[in-house]
Amino acid sequence: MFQSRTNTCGELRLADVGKRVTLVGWLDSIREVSANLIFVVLRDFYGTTQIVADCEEMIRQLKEITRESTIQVTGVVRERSSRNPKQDTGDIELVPERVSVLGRCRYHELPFQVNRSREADEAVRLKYRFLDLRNPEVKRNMVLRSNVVAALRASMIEHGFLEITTPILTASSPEGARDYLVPARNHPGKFYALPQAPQQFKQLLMTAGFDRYFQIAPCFRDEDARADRSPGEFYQLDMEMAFATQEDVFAVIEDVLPPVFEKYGAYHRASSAPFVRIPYREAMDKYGSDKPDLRIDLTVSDATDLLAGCGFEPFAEGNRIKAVVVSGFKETRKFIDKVCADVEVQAGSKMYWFRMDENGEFVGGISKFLSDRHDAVITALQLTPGCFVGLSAGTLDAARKTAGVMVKTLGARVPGHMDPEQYAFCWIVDFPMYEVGEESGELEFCHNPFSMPSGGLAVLEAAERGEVDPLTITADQYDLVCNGVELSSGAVRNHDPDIMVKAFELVRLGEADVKAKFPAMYNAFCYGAPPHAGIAPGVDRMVMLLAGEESIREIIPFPMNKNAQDLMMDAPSEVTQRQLDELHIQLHLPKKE
RNA sequence: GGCCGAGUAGUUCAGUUGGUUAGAACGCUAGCCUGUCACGCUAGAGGUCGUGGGUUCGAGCCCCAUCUCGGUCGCCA
Repeated sequence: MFQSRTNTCGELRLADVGKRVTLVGWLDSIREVSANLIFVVLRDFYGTTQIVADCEEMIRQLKEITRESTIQVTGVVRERSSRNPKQDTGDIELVPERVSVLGRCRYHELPFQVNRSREADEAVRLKYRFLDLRNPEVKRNMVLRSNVVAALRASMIEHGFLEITTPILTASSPEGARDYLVPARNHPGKFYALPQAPQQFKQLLMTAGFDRYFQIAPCFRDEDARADRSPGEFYQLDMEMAFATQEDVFAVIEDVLPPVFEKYGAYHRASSAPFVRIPYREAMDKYGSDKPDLRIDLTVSDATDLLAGCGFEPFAEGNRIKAVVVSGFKETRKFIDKVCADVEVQAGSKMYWFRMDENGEFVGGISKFLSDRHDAVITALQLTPGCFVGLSAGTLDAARKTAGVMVKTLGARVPGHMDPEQYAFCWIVDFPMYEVGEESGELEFCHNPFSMPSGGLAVLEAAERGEVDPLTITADQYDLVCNGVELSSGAVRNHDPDIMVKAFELVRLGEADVKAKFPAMYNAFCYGAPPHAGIAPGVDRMVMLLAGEESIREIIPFPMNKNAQDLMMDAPSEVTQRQLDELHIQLHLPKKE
């Protein structure tokens, strides 16, 4: 019954006219032009081909087939009497001799129209993802993803990296996000954990003598989702280099990523090596963010001394005030209100504003509070007529964060302050090693304890003696940022057990804690470890940037929803009592109200 | 867990101060149409207005509760 196709639906051209061919695919649509003439569009992975029927029997057969059924059509290719330049196969059509249904679609009405599935409710799309993916626009992102991963892999191999897979079932890690746990049947009461990243394994590979490692690595973290963060699982281009410095890692990434971004991205322009390096503290002051969007020319100024005590209540003593100046501002009051509302939602605190009109007067917003310092404000913020000034106030963190959101929002919406069609990379460097914990009030690791403190053992010992403020110690740790999106964190690792212990001692921990938390790594490092460094850019976020999508779910073949459910597979789901018994698990469920 | 937004036909949406039989487009069904390609024309079917309660002579609309989805904050070494 079923015979192999001779061609795909995207393949036939004028040169094929006269050939007898067999095509297979999905019945995309039927156009009934008259009782004696109908056109059927056949769609497969590769494209679409028009089938024309002008005899009674064939029309009857085709009209009986429901949309989205799979069919096989054998017939002769002929030139169309009216061509369609918008279609790759628009010069030809297939005159069918035999049609058979391979897989009948049982429904006349689908959950959504396949060619318009992106407009449908997302929960419905995810439940019927197999239909959603038939939409060429949706499918295209999966093809892009495959191409990008293949290009990254090829480039890494070309750079001398060895792809090595690491365990999925491993040990729970005491640091970082929540783990996904897997009960161990043969070890009652014990659990495997899915890796949050192959961090420790890749460092062990370095210790084992592998010089350059990489992996398109699945990572699992039980944390809540965001538009750009899939819950549960995601992929990283994980890499690590032995006997390497920060600059060695930068050089590889600066060589690998731009060509891929230029070839596969929606914008065919990417930063070239070397990417701009911005110290963390400078980024926070200048852009209000540790992931600045360098396509935007706006920056943040501190206006605390300038505006404190002006009488506007949020600018009261003790609050920090940040300002973002936008020149050439011609937008309406409605526009400003919308920006303020959107900034407040994203930043969690309010945005204030005023403008300088063409006569040099301050108007709108909080301008009436500024009359006593008109000239000083102009001088300090370097205002010119037509400037808009966005303001934020609060704790340093809150004011800075709000200002950062203002930069991105105003930059994206006010014409002339952003050159959007490019990929602007930068490195954020010199992250602080320690911070004072908000809850504990005591010194804590700022990021992860694997990173090498800049200055090594000496600086830690100086801090211990009180000669150096531990808050000024930075780590050889870096973030890769592109267009305001954090693509990756990386670091020169701390490969010296003495420095590890000392780093822990500063936060009131010690050798026993290092050994308890990272037994394999600590042990391995005692047998001669190379200095090493690495990074792990997020594959999903890179593809998202390249595809120009706003939602991470658009570039994942089978995404979970915001609540980490797979609506198509119905996961997570209950299991049988027998399964629980085998695993020695007793449920203790919260009471339902 | 907090905050914001959404939930009306298979789908996307409209629905005025609370007032007759809840509309449109696409899709679906039937008919017409010999070159369509977002085909066109005519007709038809299709609704627990997320759910429950309340206010009212009367609720898609107002109030309360609740569920679901999305965004965001917390969280994400």
